[in-house]
Amino acid sequence: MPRYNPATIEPKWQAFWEADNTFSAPRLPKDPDKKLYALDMFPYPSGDGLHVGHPEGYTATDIVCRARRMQGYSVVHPMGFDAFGLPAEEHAIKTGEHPRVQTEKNIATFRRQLKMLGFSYDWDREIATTDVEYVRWTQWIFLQLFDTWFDKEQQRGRPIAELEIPQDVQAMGEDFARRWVDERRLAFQSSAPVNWCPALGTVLANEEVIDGKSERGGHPVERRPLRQWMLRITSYADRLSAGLEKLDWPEGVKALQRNWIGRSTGAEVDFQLAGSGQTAEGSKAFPEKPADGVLRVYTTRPDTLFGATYMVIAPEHPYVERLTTSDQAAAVKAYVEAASFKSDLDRTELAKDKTGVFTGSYAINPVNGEPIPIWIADYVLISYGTGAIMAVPAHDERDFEFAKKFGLPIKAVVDPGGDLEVKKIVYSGYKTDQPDDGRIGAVEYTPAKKEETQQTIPREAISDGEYVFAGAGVAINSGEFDGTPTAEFKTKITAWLTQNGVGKEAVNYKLRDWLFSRQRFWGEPFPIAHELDVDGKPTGQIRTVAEEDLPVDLPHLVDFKPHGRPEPPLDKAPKEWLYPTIDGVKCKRETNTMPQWAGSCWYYLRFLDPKNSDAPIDPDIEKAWMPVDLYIGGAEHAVLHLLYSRFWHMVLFDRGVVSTPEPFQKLVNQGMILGENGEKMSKSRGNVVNPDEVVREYGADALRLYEMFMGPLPDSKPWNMDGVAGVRNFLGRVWRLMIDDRAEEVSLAAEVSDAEPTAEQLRVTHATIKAVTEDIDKLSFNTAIARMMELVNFFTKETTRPRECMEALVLLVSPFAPHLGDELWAALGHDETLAYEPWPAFDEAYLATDTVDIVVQISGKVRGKVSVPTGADQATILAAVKADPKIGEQLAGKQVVKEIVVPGKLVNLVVKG
RNA sequence: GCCGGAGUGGCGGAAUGGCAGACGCGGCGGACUCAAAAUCCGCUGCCCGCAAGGGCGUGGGGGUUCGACUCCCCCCUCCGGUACCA
Repeated sequence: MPRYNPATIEPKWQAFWEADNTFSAPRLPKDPDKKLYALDMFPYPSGDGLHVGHPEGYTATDIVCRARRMQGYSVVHPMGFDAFGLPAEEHAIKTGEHPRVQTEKNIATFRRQLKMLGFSYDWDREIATTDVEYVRWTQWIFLQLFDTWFDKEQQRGRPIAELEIPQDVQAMGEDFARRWVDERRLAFQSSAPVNWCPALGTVLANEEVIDGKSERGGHPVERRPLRQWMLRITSYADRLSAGLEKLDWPEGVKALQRNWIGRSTGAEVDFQLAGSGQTAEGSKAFPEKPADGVLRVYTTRPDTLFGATYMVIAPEHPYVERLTTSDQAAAVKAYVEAASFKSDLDRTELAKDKTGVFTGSYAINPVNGEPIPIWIADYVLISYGTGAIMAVPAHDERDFEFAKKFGLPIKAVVDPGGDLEVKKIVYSGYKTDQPDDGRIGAVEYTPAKKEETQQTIPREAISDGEYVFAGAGVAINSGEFDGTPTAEFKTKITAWLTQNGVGKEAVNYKLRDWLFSRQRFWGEPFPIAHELDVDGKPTGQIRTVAEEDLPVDLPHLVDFKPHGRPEPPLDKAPKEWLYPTIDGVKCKRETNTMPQWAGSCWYYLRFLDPKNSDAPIDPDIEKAWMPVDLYIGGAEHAVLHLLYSRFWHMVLFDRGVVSTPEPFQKLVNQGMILGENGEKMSKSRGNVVNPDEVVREYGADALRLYEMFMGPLPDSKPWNMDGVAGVRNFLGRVWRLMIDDRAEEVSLAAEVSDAEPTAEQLRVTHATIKAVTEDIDKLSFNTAIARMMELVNFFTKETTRPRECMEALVLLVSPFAPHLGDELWAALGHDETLAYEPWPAFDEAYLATDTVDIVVQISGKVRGKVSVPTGADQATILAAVKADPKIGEQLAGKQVVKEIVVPGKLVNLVVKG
């Protein structure tokens, strides 16, 4: 085998590694301080097989793992499959074949393809989320969620057993108390409106709905009230937000999560309804729930209370009916009905044009006793804050637009301050929490017309109701508070509201509770059953399946078809499955299933202890390996998966199952690999690259190396088959450096010798070791490969290639091209795989040269170079520069006014004339 | 609109205050060969020039600096996310 031939080398070493268990990870790290848990986002095994995007991140983690093993680390590097999900079920609907059959076929394909690429996974740890034993522990974790309530004071989840039931609740009877407890669980039932997608026959999480359409398939989604399982992720909003600080994650992903959680601070304020009798006077405590006859709003700008000229409630607000006067009844009824038919899509599309209707009622502004009208409008969302707002049209763009349209009064209460003129006009400025950045006149305005980009606005235009000013300034028209800066005013008015019992500081989140049930077959069944009475009617009492009876496996079903109604397919399950007896009571099982996210919420834990039949994970193992040190995957999981799994992890932390507050210490997003035409790869565009074909044509090492050489890991970059040929050629050059490619058998090239390396050979070799080692630490694989190419180019020209240097090169290349690495290592006479061979060390002493070239600039332009001894001081360097005839020529007739000397690098002579 | 990322040769990219374009692709030329393939060697940002050499050049405009792809301010374009969240 004279030529470099990956087709024979690669399968040989893959078989060896497998038989040898080369990459089997120890139960516990040998040295607790030298452990690496490197995790890939496990794939969904689709019917299309592996995409070339998959091996990008997988190769990156594999390189780090292989290098770290050689550096003496204990490494866990697992792989598995996120195998529940819609496509397998849709296939089942079409063919009648059980989704498990199709899923297992797909997994087999993925496994073959992954093995073909030579990743150093510990395959003994392979799991699929659909494995019955895995489902068992997913259900077990659900039971933990069900058994946990959130203690707000302590900001942590605690067992239900530690939840004290108040006397007055107990007095209401057992049934009431049980319901009271159920309402406090982290896993609870709710019949709030949900996103029902008729085409998919299921409800979707808010996160799965994009612009009113399903994320998968783009089908229309409508709102419908349905009984659903919810997870109380909002309880953890603060911790999910705060926890981001300490994580080594891309700033973009952190920002995305923060934005998704959407924490804002402001105040809740009670507005007394006009004519309801009481006034806002008198100091009392601010009640947890608004008193009767009180409309409660949430605002981030309590400092603009004096400018509230009307109020708006959402069409779904419970006060709609009571506030509507008889002469407004018809108009309100029509408006509310119209709003209820609007899908989210309609609301989004119509967002530009404000609509609304007057209720006929008024509320009293607590700060000045003025009555203001209450309107209904769908620009106020029932799901955020209190579902009601105070409108301050002078200082909020949406209120402004609404006020303009319906002729409501606009009253300025914030003076932009400083100059009358503004430097810069921008078109919005809701960021009312942001203080002025201090630049004089650089204040954000919102002009009524949007054509101009640069404009000067007289300050009076604000009070004229001509412009919106949503920034921070100084209070005006606010009684005793006039002249108070916005930030200070917020604090003062909040204190005033608290004192008078009409308001208090409040925090709100955009994050909603997680809708956790799906009307699907191919998902984890809930370990839950509903108690039935003698007539077979549900009593409303929930029974959990005992831990020892887990898992609740899916029944066999012949008919997988959804029926267009929201009842889940499992309703058609055999009676023996559907109606179990729990604690001697006849029950009906929960027939919803968990969403696909469930399995991926904790797989990183199971990888560490995949065969444990007593617990999801052994605590000693968990403590030794967690957290995940390096997590690489696509940016598409920036919010959903990464937020959900952090939430579960925090609950498991509170319940003592895990010991780290966060699961993933370092996160890296790989960029997208585009087609050769620079567009996203897709079947319809016909630009999909098949990894099987690339491996057949060029080999797995070439595919790996190419994907790492394309550019920085996080960047998107287009595929180029010529580039694959290029790295394939590089691998051939490495081969020929050491192997006589004209011999019949694999034998070393004549140039390889046991001779001592020359000083230059040592310098080049050690410079490469240093650069490659550092580049791997930085995940800068493209530059590491470039440095190895330089080394190969250098030694190709050398007629003597010392073994010492060749071995270093083989070890450096091996994490990138592991098959070639082991093959050459064997050719160099070693009996064992290089997988645990010590990583080459570099010696700074070899890097030094006797002389160094100093760049000479004249007035910043490069005009020449001089050679000086390494370590020469400034004076020596300057002397050498001035002695240089070419430089002297350039300086003739000119006066040097400044001399800049950077030792070892550069001299800049600044001249005059 | 808001948040995040990015704009460098024909192409992918390198350089994060000190020689812009490492490395690779593509292109051009050469060696080997009867020839081709394979391999090896050299050249390759643009403009002027026979050459020596000179000028220009990192999306645009301004600034800081002896010196800016790199730092600061403003603007443009592209990609991703998100959007009546009060």
